[in-house]
Amino acid sequence: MKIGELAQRTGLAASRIRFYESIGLLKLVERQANGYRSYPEQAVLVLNLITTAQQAGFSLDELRTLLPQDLTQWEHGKLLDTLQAKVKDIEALEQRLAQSKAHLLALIDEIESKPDDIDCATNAKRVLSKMNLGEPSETPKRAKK
Amino acid sequence: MKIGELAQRTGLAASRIRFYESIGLLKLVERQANGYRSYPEQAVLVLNLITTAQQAGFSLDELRTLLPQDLTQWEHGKLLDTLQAKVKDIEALEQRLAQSKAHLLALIDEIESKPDDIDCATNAKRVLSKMNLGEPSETPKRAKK
DNA sequence: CCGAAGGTTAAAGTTAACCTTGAGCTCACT
DNA sequence: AGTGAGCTCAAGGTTAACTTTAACCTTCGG
Repeated sequence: MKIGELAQRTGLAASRIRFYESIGLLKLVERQANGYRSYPEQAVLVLNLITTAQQAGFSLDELRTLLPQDLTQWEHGKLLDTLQAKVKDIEALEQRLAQSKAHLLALIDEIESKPDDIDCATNAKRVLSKMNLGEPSETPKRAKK
Repeated sequence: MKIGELAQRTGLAASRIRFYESIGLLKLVERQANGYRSYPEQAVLVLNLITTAQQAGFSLDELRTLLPQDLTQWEHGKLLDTLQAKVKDIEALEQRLAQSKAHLLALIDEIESKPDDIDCATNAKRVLSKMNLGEPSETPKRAKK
């Protein structure tokens, strides 16, 4: 199939597909006599796999080393390790999110509990002073798009 | 206090603090006679608030509109709305993470269940075909660093 | 045969959130 | 007075993941 169809079937822009090829991420492509790219069915799966993995927090760089040349050549060990590491990453992120959420909820509560009977300035100071009970914990690596 | 001390006390690089000022995010700053920046105590709180909020998924742009001129001038309504919206965002993110995680775990399971007794190529195809049961759901907005 | 739709390329632009660099003050100390 | 740490500014660099642009082919329908 040509790039337009692949783009349609994956929901990706053609430019994005070409970009993936250019960085060596999508190698499942041949050329027709006229220079047009020609993709096998598998390409749909692979692209979907890529976007899915991306959503799971994989960078394209990671994916390139994970999905090497031919995907019939996956190395179980390395792949599994990486997947498991990524699960750990997600769990860490979940932790942080839960924390952030708790933080926000506490903040909301704090603000709501003293609506307007006290003046704003005082209230703002009070709220601020209640913040940051937890350390500003270092910035994590990265996340989604 | 001068920028160096503030940097130390917040754990941020001085360049970052100047950057925040340059984009209008940190306005709590004056100048000494010699041109040096001079920060009040509050600045520590605000910066911590910023990094915390960032971790909760706020972009600097959002924060700029949230923490306007003087922080003793917060508008309760708008602020609360935004905070609550952000909690919703976090919950959505949590959802997505949980999904991603489930996805990965399923994948791991799928791969582990047929380790080496079948050849890699066949196994790869089988695994791929099991992927993407859920749509590649549109890419979300953004997340952390 | 013509025009529109879709393909090709290389190169440059985009966005967020910073960091780095360089050139030049200022301060505290000895 | 000299030295080194710390401050200032403007401007340019970085990274990831794309998109946009421009200039030019190819294919298809009428």
